[in-house]
Amino acid sequence: MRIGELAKQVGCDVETVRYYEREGLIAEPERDQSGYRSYGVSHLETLQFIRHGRSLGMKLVEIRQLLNFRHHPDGDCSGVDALLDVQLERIEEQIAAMGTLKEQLIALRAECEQRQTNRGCGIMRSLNQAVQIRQCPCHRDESV
Amino acid sequence: MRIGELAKQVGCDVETVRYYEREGLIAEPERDQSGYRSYGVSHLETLQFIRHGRSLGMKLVEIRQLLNFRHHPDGDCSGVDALLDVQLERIEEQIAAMGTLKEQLIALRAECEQRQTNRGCGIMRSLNQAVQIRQCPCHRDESV
DNA sequence: GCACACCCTGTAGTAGCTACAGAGTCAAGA
DNA sequence: TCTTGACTCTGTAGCTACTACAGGGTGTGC
Repeated sequence: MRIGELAKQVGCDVETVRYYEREGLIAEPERDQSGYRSYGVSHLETLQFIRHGRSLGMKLVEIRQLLNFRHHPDGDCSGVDALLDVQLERIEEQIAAMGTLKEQLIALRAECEQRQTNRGCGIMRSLNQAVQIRQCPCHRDESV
Repeated sequence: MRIGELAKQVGCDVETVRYYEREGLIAEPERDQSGYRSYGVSHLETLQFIRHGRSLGMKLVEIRQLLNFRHHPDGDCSGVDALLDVQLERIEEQIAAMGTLKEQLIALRAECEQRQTNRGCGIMRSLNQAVQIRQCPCHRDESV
């Protein structure tokens, strides 16, 4: 199959497929007599693997590691498990950080309830201050 | 004050200050006789404003808008309020998306409980499948 | 006079694509 | 047979918000 068909099957862009090839994530395919890339099932599978990982928020370096494990099917899968654990840890950290950010934004938003000029707006006044723990409304509750 | 002092006061890198200048976020400062940038209080305040916004997850385009509002102190601050509301909306969306991702990762992680080869590992087997709603364990509960 | 910290400009790199330009190829219809 | 449109090719530049040099000049304290 040609690159357009492949991209369609996995639901990504043609350019993305070529990008993965350049990055060495998928093997260089054969070319037909016109110089067009010609893909087989194994390419499709690898590409699905990559896109599946990406859909779970994995980075390409991590997917590269997983592909490495995949090339050693008889190896112990503890590396895979560890990689997943790292993903989970990271996403939990991100969720926590975002939660903090949300609280900060809510506190800041509350500084301007009624219509004001930009000069008088509590949000603008707060932003004009340095980020200081326990000083500006959005960073008031932050721990030191 | 010189760039090093300025950067220290707001807690960012010297290169970042120069970057903001290139981007037009802070005004070009005067130069002393050696060609060194010479900053005043207004530069410090603008930089604090920018860093404060960044610490709240705002993008530079958004901060640019806020700086614009700041240049019109007598204007109505509804634009500021709206911008904050967009921030909040965005972060709530992100938190929700991350929550989904976390559930997916947990489901995937559960596919491999005991030690296996890479070939037999439930995680690897799932990743080999296409991302299919209600088909792979991590995307089983996703809505269509 | 020297060492060392600071400053300058300009350029390249990061992540993961996306979006062209400019050219070639293929298949179907008039 | 000619043309049209969809596809493919390579190579390069752009996106975000910095960060990290290289290679050079300047300022200060001892």
